[in-house]
Amino acid sequence: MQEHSMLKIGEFARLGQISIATLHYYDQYGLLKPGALDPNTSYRYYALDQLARLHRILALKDLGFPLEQIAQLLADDLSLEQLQGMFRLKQAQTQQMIEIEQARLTRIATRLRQIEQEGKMPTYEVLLKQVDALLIASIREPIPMGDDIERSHKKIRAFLHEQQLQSSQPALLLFHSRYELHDDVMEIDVEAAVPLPVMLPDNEQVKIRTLPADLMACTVHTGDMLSIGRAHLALHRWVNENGYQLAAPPRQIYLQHGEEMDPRQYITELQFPVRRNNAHNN
Amino acid sequence: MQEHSMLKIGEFARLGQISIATLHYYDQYGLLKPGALDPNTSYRYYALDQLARLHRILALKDLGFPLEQIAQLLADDLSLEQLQGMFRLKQAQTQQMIEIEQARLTRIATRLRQIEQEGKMPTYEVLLKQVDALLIASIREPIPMGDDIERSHKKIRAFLHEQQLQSSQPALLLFHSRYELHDDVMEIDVEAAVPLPVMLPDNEQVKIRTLPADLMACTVHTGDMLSIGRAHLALHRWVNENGYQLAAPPRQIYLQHGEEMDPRQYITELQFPVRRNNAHNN
DNA sequence: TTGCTCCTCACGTCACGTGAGGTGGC
DNA sequence: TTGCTCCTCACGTCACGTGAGGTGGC
Repeated sequence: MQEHSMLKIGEFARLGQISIATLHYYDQYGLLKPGALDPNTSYRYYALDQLARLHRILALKDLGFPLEQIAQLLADDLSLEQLQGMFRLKQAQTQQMIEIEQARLTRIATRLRQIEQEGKMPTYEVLLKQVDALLIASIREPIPMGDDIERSHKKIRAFLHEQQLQSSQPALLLFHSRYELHDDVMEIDVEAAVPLPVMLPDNEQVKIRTLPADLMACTVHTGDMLSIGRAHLALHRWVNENGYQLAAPPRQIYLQHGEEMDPRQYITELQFPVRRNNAHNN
Repeated sequence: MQEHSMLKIGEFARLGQISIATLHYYDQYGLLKPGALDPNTSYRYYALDQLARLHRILALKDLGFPLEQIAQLLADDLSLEQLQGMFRLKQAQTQQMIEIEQARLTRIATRLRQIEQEGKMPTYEVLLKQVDALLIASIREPIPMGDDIERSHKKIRAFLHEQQLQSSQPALLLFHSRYELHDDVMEIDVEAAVPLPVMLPDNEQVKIRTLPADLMACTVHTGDMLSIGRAHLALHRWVNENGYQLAAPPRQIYLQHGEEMDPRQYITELQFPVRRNNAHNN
């Protein structure tokens, strides 16, 4: 270290365009120690040739590396493969982050359009979530419009009762079709289901099966079943606008229902199993 | 709040796919208070209809809003314009972040190519930085190849000496051209300069002017002047590969030079004033 | 002597995650 | 009684920024 080239921390900071606090931090972190320390005053002095190391640190920080990795990259004891590996990883992470942000941007745009159309925050919030596989007892049958869908659930509960079982999770409904005309009657192909805590044998009417784990676009509807169509519509629209498509039958989960309660307080969750739509490029 | 629909925090957390710690935090933050508290045990109980608010919080978080803004968005006391404003701002910020990340990705790719070619971290680190305007005393003249560039600096220092002034900042050189053939001699149009602390009157030979503030691609060269061409090349290449172009004469700053010292310890900073190249789309 | 630069703690940041140590309900 | 769930602190995170209170050099 040459005396004549030693700079005080403030001068060195100005040259490197960073704050004194940052140099303090790098000193403490061990990333960039001053070339000399005044033993009396504890003043830090930096040699001009330390500017190269500082620049390298700043450049790597600018590429998105955390200080810990920068320390490794400067340590000079890693192989070419390790060096390349760290950069390739960083490249992949950055690429992925960009994709995530772009999907976010699409969702923001969707939301903004909704706000402009409705004049307020949309009634239905749509969330993407990963749902676990679920063991269920179910009855699948076409049901004519206007018929009581609850009846199937009652049959399943009766079946469980025979087996001395009770479900602690809410019942659900799977829509295998929309309403369609069959023999002059509007019918819908639905599957009523109740989650099971343990495996059971099948029965002629009640089938035991596992619903697969899936990525779901979800929303919650509060109110009676007459108005739930709006929630379906909102979900459908969100799925389209955000570049997804339906991958399996939609589910309707009866979180809070009951014959004795006011239907306006019913709470129902809708889940649309979705996958990315490859045709979507936004 | 209906008794029958109250959930313990663990159940509610499972429904919403979040951690209990997060619910604790939202409670403390005031974002989502439990519907009921057991006065004895301090157990939190959540009503099922609070799931809608939780979903809204999670959806807004997913759009990138911080909790403080989510609280505002849920407060319901902001106008449609404010609501739209917040979303438009978030949209613009997200857009900008994507652009920044994409530029970062380009720099990472450049670096990776360099590592592959050189088999190690590149010798010259290139940094972008904003440089302030600088008042200088300068002499601009063509200089034949091989001639002493230092002579102009000496003239300027002599001039300053006459004015009872001294510069505390390092001298620099501006390249107005590359080497070109003039009257059978290879010449370069350079401007030698020394920063000034105060304004001075012009002199016939020494001009006083202000170098404009600029965005600079910079690197530091350690060693004698014979090898500084490599640093110029490295900078030139970086500028091209990252979608910039030269916007003004390159500068060479003599951070650590001196006749009495070993030229291998010379430290020189190169600065290329740059601007974005609009033709560049990566 | 007065500014200016520098020093060393210590605290704050943002949205939780992770124990530690203790209590309540079946 | 034994697990399980829940409680309230308290600390850690990442890379510094920002005082507070004090000292050194021209």
